[in-house]
Amino acid sequence: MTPAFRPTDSSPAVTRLSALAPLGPVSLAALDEAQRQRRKIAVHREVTLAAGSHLGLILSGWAARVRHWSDGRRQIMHVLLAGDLLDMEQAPDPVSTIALTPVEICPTPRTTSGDDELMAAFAQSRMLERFYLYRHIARLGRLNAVDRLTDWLLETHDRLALAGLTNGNRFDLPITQETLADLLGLTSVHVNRTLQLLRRDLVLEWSGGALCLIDPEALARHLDYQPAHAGTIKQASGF
Amino acid sequence: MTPAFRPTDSSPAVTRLSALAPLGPVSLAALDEAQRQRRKIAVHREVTLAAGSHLGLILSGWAARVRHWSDGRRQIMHVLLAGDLLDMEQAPDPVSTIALTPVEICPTPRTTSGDDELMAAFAQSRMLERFYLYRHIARLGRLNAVDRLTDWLLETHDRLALAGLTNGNRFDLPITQETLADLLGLTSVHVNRTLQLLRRDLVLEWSGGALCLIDPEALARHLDYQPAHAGTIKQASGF
DNA sequence: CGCGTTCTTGACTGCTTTCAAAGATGGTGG
DNA sequence: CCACCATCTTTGAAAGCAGTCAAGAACGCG
Repeated sequence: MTPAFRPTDSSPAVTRLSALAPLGPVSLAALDEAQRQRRKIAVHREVTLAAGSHLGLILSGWAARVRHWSDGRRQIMHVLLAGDLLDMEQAPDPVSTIALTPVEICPTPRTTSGDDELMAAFAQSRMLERFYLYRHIARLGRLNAVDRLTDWLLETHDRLALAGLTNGNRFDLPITQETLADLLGLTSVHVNRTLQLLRRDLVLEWSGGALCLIDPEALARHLDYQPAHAGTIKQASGF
Repeated sequence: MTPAFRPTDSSPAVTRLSALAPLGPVSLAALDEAQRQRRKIAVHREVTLAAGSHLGLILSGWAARVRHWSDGRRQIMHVLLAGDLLDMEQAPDPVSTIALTPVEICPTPRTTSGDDELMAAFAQSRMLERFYLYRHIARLGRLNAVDRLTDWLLETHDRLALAGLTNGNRFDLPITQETLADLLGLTSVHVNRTLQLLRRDLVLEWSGGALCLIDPEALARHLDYQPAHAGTIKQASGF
């Protein structure tokens, strides 16, 4: 009731987490407190958490989990957007988290252990991430360049919508074609040619960093694409 | 101390979970009890849990999480082996869990909520699954057919080893080339040709359902492959 | 022994990559 | 305000990896 947690209502991260699980004043205040410890990370820099901390929250910007090979090949396995959880587990593979744009992160609220609402939102976030990983595997395994690109754009539109970062069919896509290539398992040359096809066929417009999907419903039909609305994914035991 | 939970020491599922987190008598007894409710699922049938139950444990056999398209294309996103956790969340995509061989499953122990050891093992199992999903994305995105196949075989060997189901560099691979194709985002024809290359170059032998990797270390070096030993993946907060 | 499934093979097509170089774009300093 | 430079985008031609189609061989199970 104090205005303390009102201002952050407009935070994309809070918007997303609220959509995943209804958050009461206590949770919102905890998030508000956590956001005060926000830290900025410059483009191309690695996203890390304070030593000992294993869980972070993306507040703004785009980051990516990237696998790289010794010969210079790269594959982006997952993109992190505002409101996404950042799990910094240690793995044997050469995987790192890189800022694709300037990124703001904060540690997750300390009160988490006692806060069922936030726990629920985080559990939901983890389920969604696994769902996105599954979908990305299907995308890379069986779709051609045109479908891969449009399918990913639909998904990204939906994810940004969860955080309130879309404007109808339009959203900011602040990444290069090269990054898109690393994401979709293609070369930047072929991403470029694919984009030209899609622009020519009036599937999308992309200029000045803003992308517009002209007819998302038709695309979704063609791709068998099902949006993952908030609450679409359910599980009983949340641990 | 009673022999009640001794016999299951030889169960692949228990072997795997014990490798993920040390399990005491209470956890082992709980697993033993759960295994008594084992259920068999025939090949090609969908793997389901009792209504209301959302968590299961694979006891034996091979299962797969499969995405299929309306035109008949299929992509296997993840393979489930003995000791793997089966999360039956509901998702919007047409994803199902199919038995690649006869499969035995059981519900997870009821005592889970109070059993820190089992919780730790399950949390570890979830981390590993995410790690495998990441790696599969990298595989599909950037590796050619030969490397995709060998990389996946190395990983599968390591996973089976966790459950005690390997014999040196040899293990049972009870799936068809068609399934391998659905898994690796290839066609069965090309999987066949790739296997012939690998056999010709003395990379592997595969007959009678048993596969043998001739020089796994050389393969791993060539692929930048890092095995995920038990305990390789760490995270502090396990929720 | 017979039949269905799985494996194998050949020829041809096609999507994507590779290599190389020429434009466009945007930010910076003079 | 413009020149300049780094980055990003666009283009063309040629090569390669994987897909498609079709048919025959081998295998395994009842």
